[in-house]
Amino acid sequence: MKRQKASSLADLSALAGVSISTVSRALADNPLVAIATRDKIKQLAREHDFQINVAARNFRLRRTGAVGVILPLGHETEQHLTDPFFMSLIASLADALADQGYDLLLSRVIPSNDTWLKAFVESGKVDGVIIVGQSDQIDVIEKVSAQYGPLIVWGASIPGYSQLTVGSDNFEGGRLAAQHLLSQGRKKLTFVGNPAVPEFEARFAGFNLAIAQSGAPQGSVLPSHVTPEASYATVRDYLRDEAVPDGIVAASDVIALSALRAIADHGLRVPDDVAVVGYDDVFIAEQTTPSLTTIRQDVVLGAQMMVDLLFQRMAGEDAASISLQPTLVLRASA
Amino acid sequence: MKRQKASSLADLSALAGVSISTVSRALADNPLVAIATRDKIKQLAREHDFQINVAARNFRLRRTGAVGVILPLGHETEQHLTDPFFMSLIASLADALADQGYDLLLSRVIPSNDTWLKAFVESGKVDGVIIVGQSDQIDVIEKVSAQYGPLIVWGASIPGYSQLTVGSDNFEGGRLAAQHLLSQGRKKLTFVGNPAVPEFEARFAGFNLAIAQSGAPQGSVLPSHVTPEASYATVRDYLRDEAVPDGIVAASDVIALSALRAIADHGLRVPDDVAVVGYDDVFIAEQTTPSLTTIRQDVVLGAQMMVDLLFQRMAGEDAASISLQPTLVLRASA
DNA sequence: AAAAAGTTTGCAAACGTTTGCATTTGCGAT
DNA sequence: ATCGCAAATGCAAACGTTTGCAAACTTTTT
Repeated sequence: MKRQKASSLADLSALAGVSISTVSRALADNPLVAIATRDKIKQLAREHDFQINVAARNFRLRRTGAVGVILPLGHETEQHLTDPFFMSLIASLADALADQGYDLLLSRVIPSNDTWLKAFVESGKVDGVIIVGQSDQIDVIEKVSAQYGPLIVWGASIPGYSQLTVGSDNFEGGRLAAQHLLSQGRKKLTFVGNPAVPEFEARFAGFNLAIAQSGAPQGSVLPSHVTPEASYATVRDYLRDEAVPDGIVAASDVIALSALRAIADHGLRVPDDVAVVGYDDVFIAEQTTPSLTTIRQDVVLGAQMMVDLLFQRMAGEDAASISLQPTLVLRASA
Repeated sequence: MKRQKASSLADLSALAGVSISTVSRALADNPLVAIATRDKIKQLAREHDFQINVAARNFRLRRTGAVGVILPLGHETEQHLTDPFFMSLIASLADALADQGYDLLLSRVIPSNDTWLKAFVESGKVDGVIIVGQSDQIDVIEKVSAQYGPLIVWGASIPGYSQLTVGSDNFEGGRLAAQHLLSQGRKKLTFVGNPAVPEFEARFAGFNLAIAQSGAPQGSVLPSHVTPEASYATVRDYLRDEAVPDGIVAASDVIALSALRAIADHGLRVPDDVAVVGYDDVFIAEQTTPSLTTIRQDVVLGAQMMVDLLFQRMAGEDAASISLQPTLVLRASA
């Protein structure tokens, strides 16, 4: 008896002496075909280790079985994809999608014009899109989002924008961070990060509110890129040229890490002279010296929520943006 | 005049008053169709912003337009994908593949049996596979590699194995690291990392050779997981229970980072009491306190090589494994 | 014993391309 | 005018599935 590999339903149907339709239905466990026939065909499929042609099936079913995950590198051409926070978010997305039997198509985009997203969703390569970080592309996203349902964004939910987002409550996170510093008697706070990034803007707003409520003097903002090198240089120069704050809220852990180093290099001690609070709680946060007090975002939960929302949208259902509660993780830096 | 979206060649052919074949050829700039017709059709395609159905095309051409990138999480179920080294490798792979017009299908695998790779390559979802890190799956990879050409592995090239690999010369890297420590007068070296991982095994062998050549006492090995938490605990316990070495070669920067912290927590100074050399040169290596002397692997070049090799194999050509020269990056920790 | 109802199977179309081959068209040479 | 040849276009098959509908077979009901 032959044990050749069967590479199509037609092969199998010949072997089984039934029609292609019957084979197709049998493998799908369709009750329309007699249970005996089903078993026989499935057995045959195993013996000839048949693997269905996924491309053909997806083509016929007008789906792709893949979800596109896009990282727009608007503000930062270089480093974004290596930001540990986004990386672990992607890792969790990969898992959550795999659970649903979907593939993850990874795409790094350096936006050069306004059509990159439109082109991507219309390319027909994916059944849905997850955008990781709004970067400076929030308007482009908004426009496409208006006509393309299965599109979920990790980032900030902003009044006036209808794009479906999942993200931590950035305002609350910023508030928590500043409040913690203030509660320790810090008076002169600086927020380090570029407020042009929607998520950072919200964190900064929360930061400001906490200060206003406490009656402390107004905080200052130090715009900074998110790369380690750039943010290090920014903080270094700031410490050299400006009045030194006694508390820093960094827009991300990577920035906080650079701040720690810049402060140390400037001859000051953390947290004695300057306290630092980060944002994200990436895996290195507890590895720094001193270890980093930070605002934690739950990536696993976040990824799960995004995937859930995406599948709702893919099924044509409606869905609403989700805001996750960030939490303060106390370590040594503040 | 209508400006409806044309969603198939048939739509366009109706608009242009020519056959589908002609449209197909025109869009492919096939010289078989008159230049005037070509221009007219392309103009029409633009006006009705036609996007070809990639799934249909790929199906017809019996390709997928995607390359699978797999991270086998054999030794480490948890953390692997967030190792910054692998992350930046993936980022570079995404870029290199995009340059070739290919998509990157990301897949995290926790090997439960021996068939995961076979199933993946036979699923027909990708035109080629890149495996990032051999983990403990080198034999599984070897077996599939024997019958499936377009398969490239980031990892160690090991005698007796024919799988096509790209990687830094791990032996040389390990040698460089140990040699550097010895040249600074260090006498008692420890290698931290699990030698069961093929790449680490080679690094350890190089480490041993350097010691043997210098006539120093034999080095010791401290097997460790690659996650920050696990490696921190391993080094901490080691320092407490064993004679403290004056030089450490870590199998990866993440391990080195943990070692730095464990050493500091143990009340010793780096590099005065213990010098530490890492491996990878990930982005945090220059952010640690003290900054990390490490063995650099060029991820951008590595990714490019892997993609080049993969496309050679996909074209049916032969190709040989590539070994990249690692370099010593001098910073403060050794 | 025939009709009705239910169960199982098969036929054929469709999804949107690409491409070998046949057909038509245009044009210069006879 | 006719033929021949090259250039341009069209026809139709094929890729491997899924699925509506019709057909065949089986069982139950009258």
